[in-house]
Amino acid sequence: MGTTQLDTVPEPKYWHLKTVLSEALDSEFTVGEILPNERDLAARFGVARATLRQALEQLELEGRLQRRRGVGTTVAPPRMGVAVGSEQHTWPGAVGDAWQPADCAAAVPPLAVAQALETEPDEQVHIVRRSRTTHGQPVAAELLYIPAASVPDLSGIDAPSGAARARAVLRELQRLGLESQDRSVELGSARADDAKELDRLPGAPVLVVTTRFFAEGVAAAVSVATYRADTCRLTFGDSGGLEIHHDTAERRAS
Amino acid sequence: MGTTQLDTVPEPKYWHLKTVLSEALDSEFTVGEILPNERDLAARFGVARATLRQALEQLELEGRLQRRRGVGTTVAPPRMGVAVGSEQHTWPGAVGDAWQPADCAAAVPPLAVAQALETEPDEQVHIVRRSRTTHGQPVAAELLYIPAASVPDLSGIDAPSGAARARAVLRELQRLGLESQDRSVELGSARADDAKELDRLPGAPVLVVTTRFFAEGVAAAVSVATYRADTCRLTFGDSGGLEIHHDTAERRAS
DNA sequence: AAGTGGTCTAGACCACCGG
DNA sequence: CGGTGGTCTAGACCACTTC
Repeated sequence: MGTTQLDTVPEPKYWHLKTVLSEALDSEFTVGEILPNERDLAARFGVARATLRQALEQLELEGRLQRRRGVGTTVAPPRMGVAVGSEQHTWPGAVGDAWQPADCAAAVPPLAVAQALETEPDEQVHIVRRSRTTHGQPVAAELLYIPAASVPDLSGIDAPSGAARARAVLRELQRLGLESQDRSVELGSARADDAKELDRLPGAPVLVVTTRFFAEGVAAAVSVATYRADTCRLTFGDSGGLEIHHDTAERRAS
Repeated sequence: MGTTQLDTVPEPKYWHLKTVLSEALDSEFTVGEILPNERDLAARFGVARATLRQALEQLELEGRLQRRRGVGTTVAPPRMGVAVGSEQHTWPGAVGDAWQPADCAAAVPPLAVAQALETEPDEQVHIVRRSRTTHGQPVAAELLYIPAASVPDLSGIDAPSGAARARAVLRELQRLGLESQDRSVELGSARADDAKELDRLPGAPVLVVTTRFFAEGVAAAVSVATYRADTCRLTFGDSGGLEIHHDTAERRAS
């Protein structure tokens, strides 16, 4: 702490640019409107395109802009609240804004997942792929890891993979009666496959929500869900409300 | 989604670089070790420095690296789990890995906060600044907005601001008996003041945790806490465990 | 084909940290 | 002071979408 230098740090150009653009977005643009292209914008502000892009990147990270290759840059709507609380997660496939099973396969999970499940490092588990959409937009892709021991009664299911089997596994899992759960959230970057599903480029920022479900005291499943960080605000607890944006607005001193 | 083209997309250089570096970090480096400088690394891989930097940026975003101007790039330890569950949040200042009140002032909050608190847009509230450290590292900076109505009995406190007043306000708030809470998590970028407190550059990625506390059915306080996204994994619920990294490791097909 | 954003280059200078 | 990462430039080409 100590050195609270009130230095007149030359504010980086891209930082200043971001501020100017942010204010312009508030006052002169409407949601969905397309901005001038990067070359024009850079010229207008008298900076190199790379510098302009640095500002746009930040604004996109904050959910203010949306850029699509070959199309253009548009003003993004406010982030949508996505419920991650226990309610929405009481699977079955359910209705409304919920998860949609896409696929199922048997494979050896990543080491970290195996540890969380307390399975052998080389033990195969069921892996259910699910996706989640809100208001028609893809918001999350999930990998659900389920030890074979959790769903022993998979007879009568002939499909070795596919959505049908995914639903069957989920049905069995639900029958267990899941009790409690562990959850953590961290920043990550989209893998190639997730990126495709989220309609983003690989490396796009995502919020990785890792959940561990317990039944009868033992880990019954682990979910690794990656949410689009640019468009999503994860909400916990009961009400899905709370409309606060962490904007640049400063409090005025009294 | 329809066109699942198994295209042989020419993988971007920086993406491939990131993969190579990531594997090298796993096998040939230890936590805390310093990497060669960017110019050398770029030369070694035969790319421009900007390209190399793009890869490093991603790795830093994923918490694998830590870069500090004037010092160098070091291998980061695994992200630390930071409990955001209800337990740690039962203020008082408490002990151990908790919040430390730093300051208090009266000011008009941002509009969004005023709405969440259901106060008048131009009504002053108490703003308590707190910071949180874990293992000696600063991990979060918080602004706690408390309507005057929530803490009516602030007599006997002569300090108009400062840590002493902050503690007094917190003490009063705690006396209310907070019941429930709303919480949301989203990605943001550090404001200049937060960045200084978190020992990062402005614009650094942060996880913004917004919590609304209720007492007797009405909003009693709103907390906006910004956590370092590079070093923190937010944990919810009871146990603070769960050691899963959303790594690039792919599941092997059965 | 035209226009968009995404990647990449080879330089330059600046701000910061350490000895 | 020398070495580090951070910023910035002016170009080039590529991948994608749309018409």
